[in-house]
Amino acid sequence: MTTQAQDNGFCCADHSGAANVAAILAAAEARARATGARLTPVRRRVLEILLQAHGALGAYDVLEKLSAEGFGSQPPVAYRALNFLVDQGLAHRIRRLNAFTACAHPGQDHRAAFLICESCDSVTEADAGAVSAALDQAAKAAGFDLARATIEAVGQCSACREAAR
Amino acid sequence: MTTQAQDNGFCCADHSGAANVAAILAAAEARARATGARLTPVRRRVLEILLQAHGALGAYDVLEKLSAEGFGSQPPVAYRALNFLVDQGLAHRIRRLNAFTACAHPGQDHRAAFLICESCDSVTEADAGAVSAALDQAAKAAGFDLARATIEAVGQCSACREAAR
DNA sequence: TTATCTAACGTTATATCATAACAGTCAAGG
DNA sequence: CCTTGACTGTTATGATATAACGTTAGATAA
Repeated sequence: MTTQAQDNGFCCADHSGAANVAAILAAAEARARATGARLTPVRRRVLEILLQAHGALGAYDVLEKLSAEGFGSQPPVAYRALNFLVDQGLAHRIRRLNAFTACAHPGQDHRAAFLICESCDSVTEADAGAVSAALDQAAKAAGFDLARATIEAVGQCSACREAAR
Repeated sequence: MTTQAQDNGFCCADHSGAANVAAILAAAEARARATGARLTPVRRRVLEILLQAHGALGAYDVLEKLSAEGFGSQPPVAYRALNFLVDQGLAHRIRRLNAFTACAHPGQDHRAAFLICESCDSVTEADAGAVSAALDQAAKAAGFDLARATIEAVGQCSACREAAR
């Protein structure tokens, strides 16, 4: 199984368009320098791959591309770069899909929720402000000290719903 | 790795105590009969195993127990029973842990959030009413037709926080 | 400059999680 | 009785993820 959505010229959900890629990469590099993190060639390329992808990519999807470009060909190469990006807040892991996606709002300290379309496999990062607040509240009520959360919704995006009518 | 929390006589979080197991099983059976679903021996036993476990169990943890008791010894045996229970609303899948847990409130049409303790591996099912409402709202704002959602929080439960002080 | 140190890379090997496909079993209904 | 369909169990394989270790390359100190 590949997790990559079809690049058929039609794009369901709003995502980081190619036009933004360069800007986000530059911002990522600036941010990395500032924090002492090293955005190495593999890591940079993985971020680029995620930014250019429609939908989320599995680690092995990423690995395949890396391998074809002369980077290492074994799973740890992809997983290490992906985990680095997640740690840096430059990417998110979508557990429901066993996949990764570039962060749409890097640099901002935000909690995200993901809207996963079952029709076109697109993954949209939604603002989870209110959801997060409610979850904080629920955790507090249970006496639970919340560190971080995964919020993933599955359904159909607006474009696909329109198309289905 | 095993996903089962230690059964050390100390239990961090409130969970389905042994006293409730019989009652929940009976309710599950009644419900199954009502809907035409068949709570067969394997399925019933898997539910029982989940109910008695502290924390969530991986499919292979469950399989090991089944196998030791004379049921089938191959992965599909566990996965089929677990998926049945999830479909029936008798169990939940915790994606973050690649594990399953018995539903604390079977029969009620509820949306659940899970509070996962990193110290003791306990998994508590919290009421996700408000969280769910906020998520519905966020989805609506994005024009997304929400079918179902995964809400999983990671942190430290109250008992472990107390113990750590 | 050169020696040294460390983070990152790439590899081999293996662990862990999950499902496809098919054969045998058994209870319910014709 | 016989068919039917749901369930169980099996073999086999696929998909996801990490441990461990040697090598490389960039930074730092001498």
